[in-house]
Amino acid sequence: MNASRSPVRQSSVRAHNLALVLQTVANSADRPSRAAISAATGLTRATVSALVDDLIAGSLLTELDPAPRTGAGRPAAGLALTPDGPGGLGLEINVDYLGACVADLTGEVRHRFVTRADQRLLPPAAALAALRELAAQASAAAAADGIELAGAALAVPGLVAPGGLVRVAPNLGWQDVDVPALLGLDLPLTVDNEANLAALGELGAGDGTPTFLYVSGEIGIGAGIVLDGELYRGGRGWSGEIGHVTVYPDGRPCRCGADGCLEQYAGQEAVAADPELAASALGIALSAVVNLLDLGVIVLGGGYAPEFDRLRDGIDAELRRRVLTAGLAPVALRPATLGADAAMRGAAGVVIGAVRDDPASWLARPQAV
Amino acid sequence: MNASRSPVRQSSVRAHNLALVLQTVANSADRPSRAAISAATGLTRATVSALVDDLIAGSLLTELDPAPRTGAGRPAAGLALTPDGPGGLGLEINVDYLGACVADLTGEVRHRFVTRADQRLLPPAAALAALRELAAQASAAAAADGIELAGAALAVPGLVAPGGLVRVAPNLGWQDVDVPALLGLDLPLTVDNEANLAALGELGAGDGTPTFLYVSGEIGIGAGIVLDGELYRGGRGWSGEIGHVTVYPDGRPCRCGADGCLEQYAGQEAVAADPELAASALGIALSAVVNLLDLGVIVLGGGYAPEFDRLRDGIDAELRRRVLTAGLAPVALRPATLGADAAMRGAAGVVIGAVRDDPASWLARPQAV
DNA sequence: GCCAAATAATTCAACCAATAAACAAATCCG
DNA sequence: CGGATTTGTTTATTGGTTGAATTATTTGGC
Repeated sequence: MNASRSPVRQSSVRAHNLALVLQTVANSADRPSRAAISAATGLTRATVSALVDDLIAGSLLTELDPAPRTGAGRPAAGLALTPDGPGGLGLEINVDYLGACVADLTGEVRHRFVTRADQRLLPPAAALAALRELAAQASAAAAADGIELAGAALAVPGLVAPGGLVRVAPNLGWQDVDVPALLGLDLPLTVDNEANLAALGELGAGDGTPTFLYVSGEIGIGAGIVLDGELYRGGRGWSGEIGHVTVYPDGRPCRCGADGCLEQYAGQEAVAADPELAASALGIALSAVVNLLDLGVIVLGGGYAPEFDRLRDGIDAELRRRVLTAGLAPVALRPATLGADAAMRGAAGVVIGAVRDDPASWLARPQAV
Repeated sequence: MNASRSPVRQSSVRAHNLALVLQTVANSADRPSRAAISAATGLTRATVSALVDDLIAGSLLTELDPAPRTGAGRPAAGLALTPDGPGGLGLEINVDYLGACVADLTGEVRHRFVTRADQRLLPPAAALAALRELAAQASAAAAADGIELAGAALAVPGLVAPGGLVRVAPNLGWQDVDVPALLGLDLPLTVDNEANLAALGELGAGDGTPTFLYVSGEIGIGAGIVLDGELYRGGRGWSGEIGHVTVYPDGRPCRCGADGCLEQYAGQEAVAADPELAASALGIALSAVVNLLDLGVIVLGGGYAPEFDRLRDGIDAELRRRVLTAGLAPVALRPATLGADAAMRGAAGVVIGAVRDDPASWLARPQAV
């Protein structure tokens, strides 16, 4: 029992059950009927009917032709998420890349706008103005499709504090940038670390594994920790800084001030220069992660994905040697399935995920006339 | 919204609100009145009254003299957890130590039984038989106090699989021991890692910090990760194996088969032999933890607690140098407040914590005539 | 071609739990 | 002593789920 510190009233029951029904549809491979939902959730058919009516009226679900079925009986009405309901705006700002995309409730990316340009040459305000331009294009495209944007999320390669303040983004040269104010969108905006959002993108696109470590190897190295389908953000929101885990205590000096950080052995140039060293260093750092967090699946993304075959064996050797539980349960290594868009797609996914997790709030939103 | 995969009905509402009221009383420094609970939770006074009646009838709460108050108005009735309600049996088996204790609902340790003997000389069945003896003494003492035991929890220095199977306990020499079967208690039994339960013990005894890393330095080194008042058990239940985090990749061979594990530099003998080396190695490994999990508080327990003053500066130096966010938010080091009993007390705490988290299930338990 | 069986979805009375508002109880203060 | 004040309880109402009965729509047997 999760005794969170808020009272529960009947309306919370309805809110919970609305979410339960919506998620059941979302996680279902086929198009479930009301009866199937009833069986899957344990709610009665009467209740499911009432909830589904609300979700259809709020254009979160639609009735479709039923999934083919054999045998007698009245045919079911198939239910599915609407592509015409709310959508999410995913944004990304990176060293040489600016992007915006729109995903609909089903998770499909409907529009995608990307600009390649070196953001390090621009002051934050200018970079964010350019991003606002992309966001406006994406919003217009969404509106043309009849998609109402429920919010936006932005991926940045840096440390983000509550309220969307970017404390440090070393590779952009940013420090203490108030992103929501400078971006000035008229949508609720979430700002999060690039690796975190990429991990969530991978969660949505992957094979359903709910618990894994996503490692993103760009110029810096970041990681997103996904536990049971949810992102672990750490005590203060700055988890996953695997790039600065010490691999060789007296090794190469790092620009962070310490010596022997993983980033110096498995960053983009290091991988190109010496893949074997990179793999071994990565393996040592990943062993520490697994010993501490006991994650059974590690997904290599960003710049690591194309190098996967070159890195795999070296990493694996260290894992087998250094992970205490390696004999009891193996650790699986996988390349990421999404490419450069992972973080942007994850960002859009966060927005629609929020609607799917709490449809009641969305249905009760103050409606624009 | 936590859309867990189960339906919610009205009775769940009541269950949740019962827990909410009970926890409000438990977390309150004074003895709150019904009206104070109403104000704290947002439930109406009428609802709180009804819930409190149930909790009093089930002897989880008692009415006491009110906390002194000034001003007009009918005096309040103070509410507090009953010391005569359900209790928890905490058990511990360790290398040279066997223990059992009884904690009442308030968290107070009412009885404590300890045997010092080297368990490595005994086969698991014999050790567990001795523990059963202690458990029986503790149960008898609890019954004499009118405490009904809600369950038992056992701390073991090893890796525990679901169902209470101890896969490996290297320092006991155990492998694949079916503890619940061999122990044969007539209570629901939870088996968990010693460091995990010690971390929870520290959570209950400490200053209220809800998120921290507990490091237990015995012959082996274990850690418990506490996030927001809950234990993080990892993907498969084997988190916190900090003792086998690599500190020096080509360093001293460890009995686990790898080289340069923390345990070889900061285990009990190593601390005694070279405290500076131990502190530095510990600092390197803890930096990795903080970079990965962003924990702001680290509690040093077990054998580290008495050595705290000797270790502190060395650890701190590495943390300041190697933690990426050290400049943004400091990492606090603290000695544990509980001594050798931490795990046993944590175990008892787990049992009463379960009752406090879900009083409805306890109230609806099948009553022994 | 029609009727029985089967499955899907809806309707309706009953029930459970929280709410709001009125009421009763017990104290303080002028 | 009486009004103000705060606590706790009582009562009618509301919201939401349940369970049973009902309606709807198909397949398959005769």
